[in-house]
Amino acid sequence: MGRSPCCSKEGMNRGAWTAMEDKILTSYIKVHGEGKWRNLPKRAGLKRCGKSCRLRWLNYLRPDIKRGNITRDEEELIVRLHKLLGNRWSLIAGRLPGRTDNEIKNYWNTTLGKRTKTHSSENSPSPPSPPPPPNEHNSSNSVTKTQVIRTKATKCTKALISLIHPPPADHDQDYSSPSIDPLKPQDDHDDDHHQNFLLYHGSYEGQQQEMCNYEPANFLNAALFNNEDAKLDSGFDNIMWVGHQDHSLLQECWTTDSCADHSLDLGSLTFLLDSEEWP
DNA sequence: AACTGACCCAACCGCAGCCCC
DNA sequence: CGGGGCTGCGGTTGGGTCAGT
Repeated sequence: MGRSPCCSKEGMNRGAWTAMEDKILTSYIKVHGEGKWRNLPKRAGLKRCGKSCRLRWLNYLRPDIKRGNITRDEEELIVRLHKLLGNRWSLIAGRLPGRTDNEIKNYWNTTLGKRTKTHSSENSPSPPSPPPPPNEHNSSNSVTKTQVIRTKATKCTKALISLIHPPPADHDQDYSSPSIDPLKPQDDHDDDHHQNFLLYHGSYEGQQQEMCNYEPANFLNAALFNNEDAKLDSGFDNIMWVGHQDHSLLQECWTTDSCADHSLDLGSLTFLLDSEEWP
């Protein structure tokens, strides 16, 4: 029944790694590189499951692992990223050079989680409500409910023709380039509505454009959507961000389970962490 | 000194997504 | 297109350590 185990457990070492095993694994990876974890133990002569080797390397043996206590800055960043991303430890770890997802997860579970819990119970009489299920991200709620964002990038599925912003004069301009400020509102006259952003997937030369409605959290979520990948996936020429001030034209267009969130660069989005919009 | 409970963290487990055949 | 294998991720566990009694 069920899945076969990743490797035979018979004759395998388990539990804590010995110094000798560490040495063997390290020198093997130095010569052959990472990957092919399944075959690695056999090739390296280790009586360990491939998964175990991978974990040991990633969480402990890698040369770029930072040892020592989590600094105050790191701690602050973890808290903020956790607010933003939830328990996406690998993503959080990606923003903390030298720290592993396991380390951050442990740190959260043992230290920060408790602290946060304590603070929240001090600040509010009712216990914290669980995060909403992923699909509760509908526009009707999203404007008011800013919670942990979905980190799986999502794709617009409904298309509408929009004439909100005129096509740029230069059709060859690359709107995915950093020279375009994604946060700069296109019309600065209506400050009341600048908390929302539009994502266009589309070609200015084409008839079809797609839009998504973003509150800041959703905006960041959308930013996880790697431009190059999105271009490939969607077949559209350009993906750009614009400010938007006409809610009536916004159309709910989120779906789930599409696109990838790799190549994430949260660094360019750190301004959001300081935004008053975050809960 | 011995015991006990709390805490920490490395390691394990199961699941899901991706990729290849 | 479907199935199987591989990899990565997040939740959980268990053993070691430390502080309190």
